[in-house]
Amino acid sequence: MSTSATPRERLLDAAGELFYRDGVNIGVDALCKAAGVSKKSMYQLFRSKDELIAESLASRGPGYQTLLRPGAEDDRSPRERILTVFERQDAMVAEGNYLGCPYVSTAVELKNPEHPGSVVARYFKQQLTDFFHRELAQAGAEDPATLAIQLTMIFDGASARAVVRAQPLGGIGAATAAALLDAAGVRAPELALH
Amino acid sequence: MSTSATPRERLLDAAGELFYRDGVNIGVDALCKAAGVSKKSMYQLFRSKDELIAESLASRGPGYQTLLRPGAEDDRSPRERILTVFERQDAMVAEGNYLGCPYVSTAVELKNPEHPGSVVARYFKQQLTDFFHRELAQAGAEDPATLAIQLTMIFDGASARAVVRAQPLGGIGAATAAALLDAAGVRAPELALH
DNA sequence: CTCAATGGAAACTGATCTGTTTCTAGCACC
DNA sequence: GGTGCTAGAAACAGATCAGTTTCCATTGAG
Repeated sequence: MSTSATPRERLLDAAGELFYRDGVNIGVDALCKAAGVSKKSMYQLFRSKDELIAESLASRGPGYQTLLRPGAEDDRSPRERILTVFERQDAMVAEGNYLGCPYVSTAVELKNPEHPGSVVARYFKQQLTDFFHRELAQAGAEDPATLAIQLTMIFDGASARAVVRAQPLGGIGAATAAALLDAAGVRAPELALH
Repeated sequence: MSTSATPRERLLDAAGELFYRDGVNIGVDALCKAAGVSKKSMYQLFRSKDELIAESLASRGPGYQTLLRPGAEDDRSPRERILTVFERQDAMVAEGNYLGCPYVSTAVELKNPEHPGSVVARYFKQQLTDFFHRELAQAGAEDPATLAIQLTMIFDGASARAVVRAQPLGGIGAATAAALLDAAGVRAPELALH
């Protein structure tokens, strides 16, 4: 299992999980032990711990996004595809062990916006905003750029609430996003009207 | 200056600032040095570093809230009083050196929701929600409880955005809050209608 | 002046931090 | 059987971690 992947993959996996679970201040020793890789190998594969932080965050990006965002084969309306993100976030929180959006958490912990990990975090947060933007443009929203940012903010706000309260969200994220979409005219099909 | 206050006050001040600026992993040595207090005195005044985290967070709570929330003497409408919070947040971000809501940041860094610091964070976040709730109730909002939570989420979402982007918010928080208030019927006075 | 309390400076414990180095076991290739 | 590469184990460096303890200068009360 753990030894089938290359040392690099094992390190990225272990780092992604432990940096998220315990914070970026977890020691390199504990990390290497969890990955079954020696410190020597680690420092041959990565220049520094800071680089490992950034690379592990980047390596988990695609998987995390697939988890949240509906695929291209999901041909529901843009509105429904957007709300899916919030519903999946809600489900992740409900499962427990949710410690916030990994990108926001890492950026908060690193403090320094120029840290390579912060740069990666910024990039992937923008990816989410871009997804919202595409869907909103397709739905014909009036100001998709602003609305996409607002939806990202609601996502991160729900995430912060989950961390602080340590309780399920109860659909409040999706409800807020829906309210904002309604206000912007990206409406649910009103079945009663036709 | 620094030595006029009691050792306890100096410690709480230094801790509040350094825990926020550098994270809760900053060492007790650096903290005591900044406060001009010996470690011996620190451990006589506080049982542990964890307790100091919680107490310093609590001690800065009232001041932080006064900074954000309009006072009782501000007799504008509930809607305007609510939006003031977002405008002041925006101003804090624009000043630079904004590293996110101290309560959310601390909770994120601590990971453990039962840590005394996390308990304090939860309490003060609830205080903000309660303020929104009172204002909304006075404005006659239909579902003030839900709306107050949503506004708090927007606040924390804007905060997360400021951290990740390390750039001014440009009023996006207040705009989102206003949109949500509009949708809920807590409207701005429409001068054109009378 | 004497006495007791306060609190800072700094040594100390033992653990942990990042990063380097040495040694050696395994393994493919010739 | 050799030879050279990979990579884990582990010791090491020098700094820092939380927390305790010793020592001493200051200070206010009697």
